This record gives sequence, C-alpha cells and structure tokens, in this order.
Amino acid sequence: MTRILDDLTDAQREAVTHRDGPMLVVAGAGSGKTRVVTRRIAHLIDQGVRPWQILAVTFTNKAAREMHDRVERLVGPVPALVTTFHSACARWLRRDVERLDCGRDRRYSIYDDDDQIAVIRACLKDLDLDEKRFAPRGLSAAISRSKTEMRTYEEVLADAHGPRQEVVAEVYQAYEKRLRGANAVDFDDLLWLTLRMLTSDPELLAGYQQRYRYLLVDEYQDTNRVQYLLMKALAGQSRNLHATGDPDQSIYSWRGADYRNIMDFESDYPGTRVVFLEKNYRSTARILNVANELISHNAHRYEKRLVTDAAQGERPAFFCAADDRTEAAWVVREVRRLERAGTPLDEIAVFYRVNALSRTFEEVLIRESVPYTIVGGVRFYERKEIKDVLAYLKAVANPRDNAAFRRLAGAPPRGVGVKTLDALEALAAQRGAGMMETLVAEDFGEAWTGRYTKGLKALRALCRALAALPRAPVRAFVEAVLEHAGLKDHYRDPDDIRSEDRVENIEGLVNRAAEFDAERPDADLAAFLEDVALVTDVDEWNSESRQITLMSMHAAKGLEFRAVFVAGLEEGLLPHRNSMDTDAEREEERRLLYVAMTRAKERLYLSAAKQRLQWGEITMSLPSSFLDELPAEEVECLPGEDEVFAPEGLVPSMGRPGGYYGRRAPVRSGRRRKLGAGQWRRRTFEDEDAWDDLDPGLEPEDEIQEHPDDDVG
DNA sequence: CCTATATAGATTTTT
DNA sequence: TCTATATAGG
Repeated sequence: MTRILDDLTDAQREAVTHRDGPMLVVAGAGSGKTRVVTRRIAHLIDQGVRPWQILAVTFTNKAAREMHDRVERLVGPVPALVTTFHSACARWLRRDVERLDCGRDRRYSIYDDDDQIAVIRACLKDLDLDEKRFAPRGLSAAISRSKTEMRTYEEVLADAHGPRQEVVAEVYQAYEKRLRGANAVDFDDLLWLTLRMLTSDPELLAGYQQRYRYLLVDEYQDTNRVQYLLMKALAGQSRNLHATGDPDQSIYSWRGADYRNIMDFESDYPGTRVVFLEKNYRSTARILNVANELISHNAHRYEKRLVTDAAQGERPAFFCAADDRTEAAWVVREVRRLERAGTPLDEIAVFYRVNALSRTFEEVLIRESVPYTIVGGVRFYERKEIKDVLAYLKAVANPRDNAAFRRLAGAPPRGVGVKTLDALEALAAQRGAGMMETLVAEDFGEAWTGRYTKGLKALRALCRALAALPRAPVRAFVEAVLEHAGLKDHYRDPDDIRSEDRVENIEGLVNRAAEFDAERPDADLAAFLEDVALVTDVDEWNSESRQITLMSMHAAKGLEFRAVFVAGLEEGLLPHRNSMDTDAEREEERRLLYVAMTRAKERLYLSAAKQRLQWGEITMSLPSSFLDELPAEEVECLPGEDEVFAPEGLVPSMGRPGGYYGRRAPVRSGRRRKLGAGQWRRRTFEDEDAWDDLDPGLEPEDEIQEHPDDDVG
C-alpha cells in the first residue's frame, strides 16, 4: 500500500494515482515508465479494483511478463492481466470468432511470415502470375499495409492506380480466400478481425467493456490504426484509458504504427490529464546530452529535453575502423577491458541496424571465446525441423490447415509427392473439407487404384493415429508425434552436418512444451500453438546469463545495459538506404539511433567501418550523417586505424548540422546491381579515390561561415 | 518420387 | 557468403 506510492516523484505519483478517465503519460527514455505502469496496476488493485477488470497491453511478451512479475512483487499473486495486443486478440478470437461471419472457427491457425509468403506464392501460381515480376515479399508487405489501414481488397481495387496495384488487389483477394479456406489468420487479421468482431456486435462489445474497466497501453506511440480503434472501442463510455509512450521512441511506422496516435491523444479523448516524465534515471549526463542533441534535429516532435541528476560520467566514444572485422575486434577488446574493470558481461550489449551485421561479431567473439547471445536473426521457430514438428501440431489442431498438412506429408519423405497431394487437395476441395480430414476419412475406393495409393495409405494410418491421440499434456503429445512420425530418426541423419543441432532444437521444443504444461495446466494444443506463433526471440532472451547480448536496435527498445555499443554508423546502414528518402523516414532512423543510445547507463560506444564485407563483396561506405549531429566536444574520438576516415575526414565536421559530407551523401559511381523491382540505391564506391572527391563543392570552411555560432573547437 | 546440383536472390526493422 | 528454389537425373 504505502509501498506502492513510496519513492515516486510528484509526476510519477500523479500518473500512478490517477483513477478514472483518460490519461496520457509522455515518458522519456529511462524516466521510470515501467515503474509507473506497474505501480498503477498495483495501486488500482490496492484500491479494490478486481485484477481481472484491468487490462494492460504491451507490444512484446517480455515486457508483459516483466510487468506482471513486478506487479506480483507489489501485491502478491494475481491472474495475468498484462498481455500483448496480439495475444489478447488471439484469445478473444479463440472464444468468440464464430460470432463474426468471417469463415473461421475457434480452431483457427495463425500464419506467420513464412506461411504468408507460401500462400502468396500459391496464389500467384493460381493466377498465373510471374513471381519474378511480382515479388511475393512485396505483395505480402502491400497486403499487410492494406490490412493495417483496414482496407478490403475491394477497396484496394477501387483505388488502384495502374496495373501494379490491380495485381495487389487481385492477389489480396486470392490470399484472403485461401486463408479463409484454411481456417487461418495472419498477424494483421488477429487485430482487425477482433476489431470487426467487437464493433459489429454491440452486445459482445458491451460484455468486453464491462469486464475490462481499466485499460493501460504501453508504448502508445507504436500503436497502429487498428490497435488505436480497438482500445477506443474497449474504453467506451468510461474512457478509462491510460496510455504511456514517447513519440521520440516511435520506430515502427513501417509496420503501420502512427505516432500521431499519441500526438493526438488529447484531442481524441477530451479532458485527458497529461503527465510529462522528463527526468531520466538511467544514463549519465554525458550520454543523455549526446542523445538529446541528436534527437533535437527532428522537426516533428513534442518539445522535451530529458534532464538528469546523474554524474557526468565518461564521454561517449566514437571509433572508426578500417573494416568490419577491425570494428568487431575493437568492440571485443573494449568488452574485455570493461569486464576486467568490473562490468559483468550481461550488462554489455552490441546493437546494429540490420541483423546481418551480427555475423562478423559472432566470428570474433567465438575466436576470442567471449560468451554471447544473439537475439533475433534466424528465429527458433523458423528453423526447418521446428517448422516440421509444428506442422504436425497445426494440422491436428486445425484439420483445414492444408499448408501444414502439405509440409507434414513430406517430412520425413514417405513416397507422397506434389502430384499426390494435388489430387488429395482437389478431392478435399470438392468435399469442402481440409486435406487432413479428407485423408483420415478416405476409404480408398476404385478411384485410388493408382500407384500413389501406397504412400498415402501409410500417411493415412499416421494421421489417424495422431488424430486419436490425447492433445494434452502438450509435451506428451509432441513426443508421441515425434515417435509416430519417426522425426527424430529422420533428423539423426549422419549425412547432415547440422543433424546434432536439429535434434537438439527438437528437444528444445519438447522442453518448451513441458514448460507450457507446467505454466498453464488447463490449456490445450491450440493455446500452445498460439504461444509459439506470438513469442519472439526477445521474449526468450534471458538477461541473467553471463554473456554479452547482440541484437538489432529495434529489439533493444525497453532494455537497458551498463555499456552499449552501437555499430555500423554508416550512411546507408543508419540511416538505412531503404529509409532515407523522405524527411519522415530519416527522422525515424534518427529516433532509432536515439533509442539505441538511451539504452546505455554508464558507457556508450559508437563505431563505424569504412568498408565491410557484404554478400561476400567488399563495399565502401561513408560515415553516417547522424554523426555530424552529435556535439563534437562531447564525443571522444578514438584513434582510428584509417587516415582518411578519421580524424581529419570525419571529426572536424562533427557538431555542424549538414557538415562536410552533407545530409545526404552524394551518389557517385556506385556500382549498381540489378535487383529486380525496387531501385537499389547503394552508396558504395569502387575505390579509395571516391573518398577524396566527395562533394568537392562544399569545403569545411564554407560550412563554418554558414554556421558562425557553432563552436567547432 | 527423391536427391544432388545449379542458380538466383538476399539484408531493413517484427507482432 | 548463405539460403531457398528450380531443374535434371536416378
């Protein structure tokens, strides 16, 4: 009780004790936002609100779990009341989706990225469209975009400009038809179908509104249109919506997030109380200074500047390496030094813009035997062997899931090929059923005299056996599947170099099933699959291990470390070449770097490499223009190993916006590769000379005259 | 129907 | 460089 309100600042206390009506907490990085949310939940419970009347929504399971644990530490065991948008929606759909006329029943499957791509390819084939001309990834992105904007394929078709968009609409329609037929939903559907389900059924909505009296949304700046409307619908008349967020940390617009949702909160919810948390309790003054300076270059933002009482600390350091290997070696050397000086390895992290950069670090870390964990990249559930096992689980849970069935049929190979499967699918379609259920029920009359029948019969026996198995506990079911299907033996193949890993991964899945059974004894197979589909690697990441952490800057949000390395500060990487054309894109890239920097508590290191190996090819790069935006005197430039890059090349220009290299690096003689659709602009150079004749019309002196106030030191 | 080899394409970021 | 798919041959 008093404990709940102890050691809070006035602003934090106001945010915590607020009771009814809309409230917006604009919370800067490291300002105690998580503390506010958890204390508020605890406070509400303390005030007599029933725990199940509270719904707190986050974006990752990890954040949800952490919040839940912290609440329990304050008030004792409470039912889970913190979840992600996607899990909450998945659960609600599982309960009530049949009230919405969308062709799905409660056994629905959740399709991940890979499944989506597979469906799109099948659609392209049906429509007789060339994959080369219409990249499945691009189409998938376009469809996803449409769904986050809540546009049906009819609407997309109606507003189509040109044949390309007509194709998008056409594929979108086919895609929907297939998902519907497979009783499947994608990530976007989870949200949108839920919204449609609630808004089309006033009685149902009233029930949800009644149940969830207090709503909290974390990272509100990352909500998209659907999530925004969902919360608005749930908040209803009571408008008990408590949102926390930071527009400066909005880094998901590419996924449909719209930070205007937070900017416009006050006008959306008249009478909103707004609290600003502008005091940072995480970073040293110098780190904060540099981060503040960077983000101040964004034109569109809530003006705020984080302050701190913390000590000055060390200056953030910048290291410019000759190449990526040198950069990695330097990072590892510094990691070692930090460790000797008393920073535990699990308090150190390396961030990068794209996951592909992890490889070089990994090599050096292995060589130097520094323990590490990589978060992201090839995810556990995306591994081939795991997908194989999951295909069995999915097909049993949802007999209409033909994609899962097709996968299972060939893993391990058992004499059933594409032709046979096509025949079976045709038969299933004719009966309006799924392949799994069709096969299980089939008695093989005269129509099946062909040579395909033998393999099919074996498969039928397997499917019948699996369908008859008890589906809980999940662990037992998974093991029975492995046994019946002979999957372990299949992966014990001595010809496969990765055979050991594969068997290990499968055992990992069994362990996970066991954990699931222990955590949720009353849940079933469908719930397990739901978990699996919605859990990402960041969620699994264990901060307690004595290892350094490598992850993308996106994955880093919400975390903190004593020492942080931000690698690859090069134009084209950060800002990324695909996100540097418009001011809005560049601003988001800047926020991304801001997020990365503000993860650091004590030490911040930035680095860049003049050249790096990419696709097995050496490419040259320019320093990130964001480096020019940092206060030069506040950044310690470590002696690089390359004369051109540092110190003369880069350092003198730091601190002057639009410094020597300009805000946009000129494209020169960059070797262009044909990459199909979508122009590939790469800022790369054939040789060293390109360095010297960069933008010769703009000399450092000119810049100084243009910015006489800037103290260049 | 399965396997081995060739080839093209990939790298933004993730629920 | 690595991976996933397309192709041909067994």
